Amino acid sequence: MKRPTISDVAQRAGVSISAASFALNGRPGVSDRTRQRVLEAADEIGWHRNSAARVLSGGTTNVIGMAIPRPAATLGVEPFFMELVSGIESVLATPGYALMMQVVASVDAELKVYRSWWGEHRVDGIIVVDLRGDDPRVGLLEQLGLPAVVVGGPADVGTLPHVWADDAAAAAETVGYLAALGHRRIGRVAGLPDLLHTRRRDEAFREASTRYGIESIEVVHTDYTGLEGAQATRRLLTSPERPTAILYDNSIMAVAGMSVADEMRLSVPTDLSIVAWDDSQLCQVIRPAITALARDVAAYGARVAQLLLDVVAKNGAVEQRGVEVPAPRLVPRSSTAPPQR
Amino acid sequence: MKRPTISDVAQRAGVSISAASFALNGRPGVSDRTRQRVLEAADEIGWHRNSAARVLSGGTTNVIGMAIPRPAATLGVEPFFMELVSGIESVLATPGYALMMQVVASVDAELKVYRSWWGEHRVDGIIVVDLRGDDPRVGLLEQLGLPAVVVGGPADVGTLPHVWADDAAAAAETVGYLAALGHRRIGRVAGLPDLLHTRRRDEAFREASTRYGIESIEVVHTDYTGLEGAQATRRLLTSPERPTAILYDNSIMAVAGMSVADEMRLSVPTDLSIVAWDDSQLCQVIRPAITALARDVAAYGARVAQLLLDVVAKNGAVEQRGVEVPAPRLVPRSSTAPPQR
DNA sequence: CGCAACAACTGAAGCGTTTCATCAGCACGC
DNA sequence: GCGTGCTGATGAAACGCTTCAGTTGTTGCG
Repeated sequence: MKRPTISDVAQRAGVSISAASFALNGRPGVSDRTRQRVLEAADEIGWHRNSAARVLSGGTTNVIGMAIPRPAATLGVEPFFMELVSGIESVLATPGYALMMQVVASVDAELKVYRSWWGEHRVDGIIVVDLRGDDPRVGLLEQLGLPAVVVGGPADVGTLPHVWADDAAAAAETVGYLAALGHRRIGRVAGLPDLLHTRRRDEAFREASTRYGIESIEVVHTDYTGLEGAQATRRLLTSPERPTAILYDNSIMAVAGMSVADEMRLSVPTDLSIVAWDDSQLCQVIRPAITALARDVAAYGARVAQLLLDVVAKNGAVEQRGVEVPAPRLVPRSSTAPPQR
Repeated sequence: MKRPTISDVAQRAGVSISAASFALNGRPGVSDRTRQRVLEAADEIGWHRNSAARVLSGGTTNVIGMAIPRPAATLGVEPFFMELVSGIESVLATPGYALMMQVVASVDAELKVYRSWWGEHRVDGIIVVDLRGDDPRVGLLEQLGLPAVVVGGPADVGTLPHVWADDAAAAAETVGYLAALGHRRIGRVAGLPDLLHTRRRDEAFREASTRYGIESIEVVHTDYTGLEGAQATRRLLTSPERPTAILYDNSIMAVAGMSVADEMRLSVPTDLSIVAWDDSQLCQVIRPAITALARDVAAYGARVAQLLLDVVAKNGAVEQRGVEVPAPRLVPRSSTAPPQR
């Protein structure tokens, strides 16, 4: 099938190409009657604007890019990404933007992707996830002048707009709650240690622990998989100063930890309290239900997309560089209780 | 920053634009020395082909589209999509293809997306998921002549290439196994009833049940969420002819079902055996570990992407219209056992 | 030596849009 | 009657690339 072009539309409506273009783009310069005729003609022959031609003549691509610097295999593990994506999509869909995703093997590969997206004029803006310490992506994006929004922050994002939540407050709330229950030794099964948000949570937990008089908080880093979550739990539970509560950086590891406790004949929550960062259906559905730090990930994604669209529309001249979304809030369930004496 | 164009490259290398184009595209017509000079020049000034211009002059977009006709909220629930996507990406990355995803609210919306992708020249090919009965997408894609590969089949895919697994064999294996353990009443907590693969599994289970002398197989359909999985389980377990084994269409529902059994003081696997379709870390990590139908979803996705690239390259003249990947195989774990008398 | 064949390279058209300069027609005021 | 300003419309350039028809310059061959 041959695709109709704007000149087909113009011909059918009996006007010039430029008149048709004006009409189709809702710009002034044509009478209402003509506009009507053009729109009808376009509709009748099923015309769609050729996006390549539009881009070539200086328009926008209506595509947002998102590179994901995680091993593809670990993506499926946690619902976070998919929920984020679905939130992003929900905002992008209305103005007709599409999301281009690319899984990359490393941050270096991601830099290449950004360069080529920029050079090839492929995207109008970029969503950056999984920020690391001294992340070279920030500098590159600033240098290229590619509109971008960082999922995370507020520190280490350079001059890039970003959307962040107060993880420290959530960490403090959690530690405070456990301290109030009587816990004095806490373990933490964290995610990838080079991710900035992991580090930030590490710090926040440590700080909150001293504040609330926690004796020890031991941190073990993992790759977010259930397997490593189980290993980390075993390590924590076999240490001489066994913790009475463990915090996990996602729900699958929390479940794995619960199974390890079971193996070791420790019952949850009597012998061991468990808290998961990021709530999920899993936490709600399992028995005992897992106390979790819940946040609306889809809304988070939606806010990111909105901010990016703003940045793209105003060409970077956006008033609000850092947008804060509500901090995760603690949802106590049956996996936490006062420790057994 | 101004993006360099091919004429900058040509100028720097001291050749004409067309010579530069030939050199950059690896086509014959320039000497090796010239080619070398051009490539170096391009590299030095950081040239990237403007994809819009390339597309406009008849090239390919190097983009694959995938519309997902599920409510955005249910996407995060199961790792299937993300694993599929990561498999697809792994193949697409090498030849420099990107994946454009769009979550759509309905099949109708998806048809619109296809029309506009086609009209706007946005994608080279399309991956179709979640096929339904009498799916209008098949007809539209055939009509538009857009290269497409269906995830599913082998029935009801029209003339479209497709990648499928023998779900019926997997269903039979599962029922055979349960029958051999001594189960005579089986429940099935299925996914969305209008999805073709749900129907196919329904049929396959029913057929295998008669073959293996199962007395009854009761099916309840859900939306794949843990909540509905729990409700369905309650319904099955309170029926007068209570099943001694339940098959779930994903792992989160299997976990939810296990919790419901716990609520009702039924122990797994003594009083109730549980099997999940599609293995996941969750099934392995939870206690008791859940018997599952495992398949390599990433490899499935990779095969889909490969086939689509073939179709795109050969413009539909591909030799193998239907590609079969290995059927899911049953991985027995601790959630299945002979039923208590 | 003259011509064909060929390799290496160039010029220009064309892809479908947007946009800017221009223009016809018309009403208005002096 | 004529300049001015406005509305509605047109023509053509420009975007960056690919490709095809030509144009050189060189080699081979009878």
